[in-house]
Amino acid sequence: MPELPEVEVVRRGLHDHVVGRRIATVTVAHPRSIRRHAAGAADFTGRLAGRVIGAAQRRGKYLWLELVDAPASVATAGDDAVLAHLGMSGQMLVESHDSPDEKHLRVRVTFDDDGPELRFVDQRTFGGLSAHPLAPAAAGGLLPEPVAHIARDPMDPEFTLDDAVAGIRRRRTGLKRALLDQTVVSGIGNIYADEALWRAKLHWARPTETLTRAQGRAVLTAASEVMDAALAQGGTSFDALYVDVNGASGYFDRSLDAYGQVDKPCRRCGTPIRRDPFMNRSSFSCPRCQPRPRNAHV
DNA sequence: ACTCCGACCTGGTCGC
DNA sequence: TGCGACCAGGTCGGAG
Repeated sequence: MPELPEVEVVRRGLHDHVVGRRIATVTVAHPRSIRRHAAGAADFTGRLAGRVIGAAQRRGKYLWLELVDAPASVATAGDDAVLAHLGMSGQMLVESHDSPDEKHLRVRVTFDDDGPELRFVDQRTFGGLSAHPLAPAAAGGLLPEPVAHIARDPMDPEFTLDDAVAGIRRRRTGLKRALLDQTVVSGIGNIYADEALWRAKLHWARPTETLTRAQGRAVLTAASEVMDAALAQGGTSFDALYVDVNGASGYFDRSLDAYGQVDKPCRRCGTPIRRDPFMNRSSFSCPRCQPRPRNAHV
């Protein structure tokens, strides 16, 4: 499942393979994949055709391609961008036009240089593409409108740990809920939340109102470190023409300490990792290293 | 204003 | 064997 490191791998692939190229045609094979483009498929394809991809940007799990008039032009306020969210199963593939269509091909973008095309493939259609004008954000930067409410992520050079800790401690909920709230800190999903909590020895239901500043720093630092490690591994397994979120999947087999490790011994203390139901999903934790607080939330 | 929860979606797996 | 239940989970909109 793509979280921040996987999306960054995709962003880098797009930077390498589509930035600077002029779009020729766009084909929407499944309308659900552009459902967030309110003006519909014809408007979406019309906004892209003929434009040049200026830069590949990312905030948290959202990524977008700026559209400009000519190669090497810099996008300014009012220029459109193609916004993408990979959802659960979205992939961006850069492939030769004669390679067979994927079963779940949703959107195809061709270029006027006859080079490889860009395909958005998404089995479960939780993800999608849309086009929006770029607008200056209050805190700086040029963002597509739907990204305006998303907080900076830990890989952002302007991310500040203490502000993020204050944001978490301001919430009145369980710690993991706060970590998953993309308006407080972005980029963290179920996998890296569980890994960060395990590293910081904190329980997922810990009430944020009793979290100390030091504990807040510890869990966010852990999240940042585990995502850095995943990116370092995910960025290596990638051939020239294939931009694929699955490139990062090898990380999960070797390096996860908590997520998905139910009944396996904790690598610190040997106690079997437990799985708890959490928000219609799962939380994995070590019952000894991460004891449930008496005043657990939810 | 803040918090919570259901719906969305498909393919693989498991139990009867 | 067949079939239904369940699981994976990020985001949004509406309810409280």
